[in-house]
Amino acid sequence: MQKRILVVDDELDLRDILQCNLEAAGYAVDTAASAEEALTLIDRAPDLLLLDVMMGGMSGFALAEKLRKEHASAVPIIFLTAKDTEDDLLRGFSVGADDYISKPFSLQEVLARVKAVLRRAQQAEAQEDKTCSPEHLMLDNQRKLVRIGDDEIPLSKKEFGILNILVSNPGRVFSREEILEQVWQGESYVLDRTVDVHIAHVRKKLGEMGNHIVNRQGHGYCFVKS
Amino acid sequence: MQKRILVVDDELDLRDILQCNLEAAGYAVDTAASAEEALTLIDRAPDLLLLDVMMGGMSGFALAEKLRKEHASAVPIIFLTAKDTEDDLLRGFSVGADDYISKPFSLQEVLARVKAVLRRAQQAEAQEDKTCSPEHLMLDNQRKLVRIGDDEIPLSKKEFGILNILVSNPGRVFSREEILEQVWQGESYVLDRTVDVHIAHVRKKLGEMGNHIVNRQGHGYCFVKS
DNA sequence: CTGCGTGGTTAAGAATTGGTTAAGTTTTCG
DNA sequence: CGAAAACTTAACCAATTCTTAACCACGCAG
Repeated sequence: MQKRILVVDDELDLRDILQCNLEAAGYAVDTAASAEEALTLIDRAPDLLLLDVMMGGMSGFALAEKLRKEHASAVPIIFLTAKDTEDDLLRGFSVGADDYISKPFSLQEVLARVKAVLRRAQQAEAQEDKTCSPEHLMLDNQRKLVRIGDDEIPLSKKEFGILNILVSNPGRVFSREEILEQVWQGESYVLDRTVDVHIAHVRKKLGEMGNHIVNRQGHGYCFVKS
Repeated sequence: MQKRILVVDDELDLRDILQCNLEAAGYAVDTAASAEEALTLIDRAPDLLLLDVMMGGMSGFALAEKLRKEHASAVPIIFLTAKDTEDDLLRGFSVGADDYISKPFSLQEVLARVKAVLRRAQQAEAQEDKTCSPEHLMLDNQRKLVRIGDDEIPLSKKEFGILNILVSNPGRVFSREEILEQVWQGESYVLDRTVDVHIAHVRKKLGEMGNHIVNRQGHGYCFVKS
């Protein structure tokens, strides 16, 4: 599955360079010029943050702390910084950094560290059962199936992708466009009604639990716990 | 749960310093003066390796490769090294390093990085049940063969590698990409369909037991116990 | 009531995926 | 060196999954 990386830096050049190279390496990349802008992009559920420490407005450290505390997010973070004194490094790790790269850095090094952190994060994510929801509905990322009580229900790739983003953000409404973007990820153009068909399949497979996938007319689909 | 760290370095002073400080930080620490000695301590199932690159005898890189390939071990590794050229750094990550610290380093930094890597790896360590399976299917790492009851079935290198990761994580679905990454380990580019052919070979060699290797269309292969 | 937008459902054709065999290449080993 | 084993690729076919289009049902405004 393609990984999404959010690059936060106030230097345009650096953002562009990182974006180009990361995209060339097969990642989906969002960029933000400030911590504040980054916060508006957190909804896109990045799998990794590349975060500059020194920025106008909120610093990278402050953003990281905010995410960890207020958003209860465990998204892996790699700090990029010119400050390489030991104190800074320690502060970075203390807010839960996963790595810390000092400028100037080589792109190769960034790619290597990104890959290492994502690999580790994926294993961690895979292990924790992504349970959310009413009555023991668990999405098992390792086995690519849904458990409802004792039943194990295998899902196809698209079905799993759709249910995954819905169940991972219960209550949030996803438009068909958002679902296509996240699950189809740049595959050739597909009609948004296709999502409906897959939703129908998932609902049928989930049985009674299928009722928890709700359509909000004109907005999209969401998973409700109630 | 207390974590166990294996420190491998040929300098006695450094070993002692690291051991003291890591133990003071609450870790259990084993030390080895060479890669060869480290191999004899792998049985103690360390949660993390702190591994010097430049050592007499087998190098740290070589040890890491050996562990990944021959022991199919996913233990996190942090390299310690005076060599901080980019090539070395990339080679470190290519053998699956989780971090890379250049000498001279501060103890604080080491502790911080150790903590970060262990945090990521923590959940992943949980379910490492080796060689499980129905009816005495046992993988013999030493002889590169699989035992089913009294039968001993020799396997080729790739066949063994594939069966190893599948059987070591029963129920978990591995994509072809994951299998290539783990078994082929950075060898030149190979089509993922190659995995299919090896899967077919393994299934045939396993006979009835071959049915336990299951494909989940669109996801990958997994070993099922039932 | 009619027209319009939205969403559920179904079925069929298209596209993708996986099992298998075979042939060519590389490696291993006597 | 030469044979055997291991590995990789390609091709064919079957099965599953995906996509599209069509048909309905529902709610709502005119």
